Amino acid sequence: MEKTYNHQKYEEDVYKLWEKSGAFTPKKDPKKKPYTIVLPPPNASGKMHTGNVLMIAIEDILIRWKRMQGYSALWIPGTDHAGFETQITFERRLKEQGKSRFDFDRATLYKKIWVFVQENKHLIEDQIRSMGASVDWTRNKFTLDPDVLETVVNTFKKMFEDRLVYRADYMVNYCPTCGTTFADLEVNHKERKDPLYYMKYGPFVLATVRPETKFGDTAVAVHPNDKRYKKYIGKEIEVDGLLGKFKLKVIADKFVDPEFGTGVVKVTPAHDKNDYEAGKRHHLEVKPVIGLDGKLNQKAGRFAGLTINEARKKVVEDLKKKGLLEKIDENYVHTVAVCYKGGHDIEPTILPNWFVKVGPLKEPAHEVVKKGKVKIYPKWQEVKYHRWMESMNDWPISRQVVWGIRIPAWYSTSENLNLQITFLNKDKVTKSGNLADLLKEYSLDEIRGGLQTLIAPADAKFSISDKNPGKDYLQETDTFDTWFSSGQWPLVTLGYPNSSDFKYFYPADVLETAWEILRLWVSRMIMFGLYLTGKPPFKDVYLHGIVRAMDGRKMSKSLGNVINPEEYQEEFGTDALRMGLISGTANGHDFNFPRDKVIAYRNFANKIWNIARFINLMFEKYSEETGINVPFLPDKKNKTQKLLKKEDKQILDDLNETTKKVDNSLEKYRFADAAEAIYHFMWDRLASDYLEKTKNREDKEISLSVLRHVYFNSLKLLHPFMPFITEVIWQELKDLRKRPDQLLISTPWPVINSKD
RNA sequence: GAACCCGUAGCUCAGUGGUAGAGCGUUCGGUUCACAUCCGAAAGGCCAGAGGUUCGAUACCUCUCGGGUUCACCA
Repeated sequence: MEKTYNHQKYEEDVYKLWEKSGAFTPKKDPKKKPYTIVLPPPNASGKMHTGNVLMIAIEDILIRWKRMQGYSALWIPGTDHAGFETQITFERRLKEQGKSRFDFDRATLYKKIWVFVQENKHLIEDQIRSMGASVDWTRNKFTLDPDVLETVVNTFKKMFEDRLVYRADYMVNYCPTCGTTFADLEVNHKERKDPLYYMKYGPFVLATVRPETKFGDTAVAVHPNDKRYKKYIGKEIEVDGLLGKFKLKVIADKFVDPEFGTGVVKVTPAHDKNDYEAGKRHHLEVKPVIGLDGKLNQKAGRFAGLTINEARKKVVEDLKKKGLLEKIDENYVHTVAVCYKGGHDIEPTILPNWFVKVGPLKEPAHEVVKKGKVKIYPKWQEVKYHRWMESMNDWPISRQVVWGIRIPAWYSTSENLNLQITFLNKDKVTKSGNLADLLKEYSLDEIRGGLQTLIAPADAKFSISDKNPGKDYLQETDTFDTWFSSGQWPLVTLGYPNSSDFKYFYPADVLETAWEILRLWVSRMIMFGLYLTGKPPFKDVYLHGIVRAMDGRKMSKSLGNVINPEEYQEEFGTDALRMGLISGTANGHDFNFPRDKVIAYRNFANKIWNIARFINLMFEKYSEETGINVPFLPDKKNKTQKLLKKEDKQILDDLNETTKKVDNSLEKYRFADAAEAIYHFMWDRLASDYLEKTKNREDKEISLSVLRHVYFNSLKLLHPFMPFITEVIWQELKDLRKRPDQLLISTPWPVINSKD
């Protein structure tokens, strides 16, 4: 054995050894208990980030521990198509080539992204391997595999039949730059200084930051108790506008804050959430003036075709010219909604959308956690779940993204001549308009072939089917929110509904993930699991904290503080990186990347390596000198037990205590406690204390048998945490073992001796 | 605006109703035949501040200050 442990020399080979041995693939043995974890699928075209490393370390610890304890331990790997994120990445590529997604029909674009993802998928899978993850690759899944699509489509069909899916006009968070809608959860709020314009509006002056939406105003609102304006309530006023005079109703509504601005608000139901709600209360006309391209439409007269920002400038200019602008407050600070991906301004927009009716689904999902049928660790995270379940609204599931699972709804073109279509014609020129008009010039086949997007009115007729129901149909171009499909991940990975895997391994034992996606993902999985199988998809939920950068802030590209885990893997070894990260999980809070601990555990790896060298040396020396084999413990026949000295009994006791401590800590998902226990036992008790004492022992036969016994059992305890080096040593010392052919990964876990 | 979390050795963090621990760092001393990725020793903390509960609080409660995160939002 070399003087220091060189991780780079061994890691890859050891992983192959494990995989080849079949240890990752459990047998469905009815005599054994199953233990199941489903890997939260990382982005198929992405790279491993520090959070992924922590996730894999934790899950690998659990699975190796249970496997050694004799369970049929199954850990299923997989990758996610990550709809929106991947499409954005791909579009960036297109941009480098001077192209954009609008240059392709959706089928072609989908194929291109497919190829792109397939080319990259092995990268993340290789990284999962390099982490030592003992996942069962024979069951590897991708969220766009045919069987996944089948299940997701069937679920949607069932939900539709159960009246849990509906279509409706809805005010969505639309990002004109990204060209898609975002769920409320995906919208960020940013504080910003914007000019507040005070403009003359008939008899009123009112304040707004968005003068460009005035063409969509369909009322003016004041507070019902505002004495200043009481006489106008219910009346019509005449307004001198940029496009001529027009009339508006004055409504009274409590949403108006009389203290703000002048206490008068223009109401634009098509482009503001509050106004939309107010519009519903007062039956106001909804008049959209901004299109999906982020430009003003024909209703804005001569301002049509301008982007929002251009229009704002121009409108303000013209208001000034006409003397309709009273003043501008340049120091107005407010919060604006921006999309979480690119930070672009969100434009609240009315769109027909597919919805999941959440009421009947969330009640049982709330119950199982309340009743403890699903336990959340650490306990204090549970509050977040309950609060979310109480406030969860119906779930908009349509995304205007090509890269995803297309909603299996079909529109008959003969019955829906008012479909709004955008497509590329034979000459690759973009054409859009309503179907009736387009059909005058183009065949349906040409439209279908070049189809980009289709917007069906909320009352359009459709049928739900996994196949094209007839010749004259067009399929919905919206795709599912990725959480709709990944919400069924525990089901699809386990072969729901009829496979033998499903019968044996479902429900999973633990769902382990970052607390960040408790709402987005965990809650949905519980809902789907209960809805489709009547059982929650897992028993325990363990939520780990976010790994922050060394400066204590969240890692982000823009801050330039992102840590690339691969560098640490290379420099200090995967085992050290895993252990270092685990040390940060003690109480489940977020923590800063523990660089010092990674180094400390690299040193620890070297420590246990050198204990092995020492043992090796002592055994060689002993057999050379005496020609006798050191007896194995426990050894009742040979009376070794009776010859044990006090210090021998002490270290055996300590081993027993450490085993207990590791087991108990892991039962409670206290990974850092377990790691620390084994660390201090091996370094302080075994190496610094007991090993030193053996040097002076006369009865080498006894002390060496104890030393070997304790060390080998320590390796077992440590194996789930630091799988590579422990397995390497296990193989290096194979001649000192009873069963030299055995791999550590498949060795039984140390038994706790409870007699003492 | 609301909720939650945090404030413990120089740094990063554990922790407990009975007057504190780890890793790293620092200082001093070590080429003992497993390991300098090591060994031995040492220094270093009125556990943010104030009040309360208690025989006793760093730990429980209240408030203040400081930091973080999430959620919600008014033109």
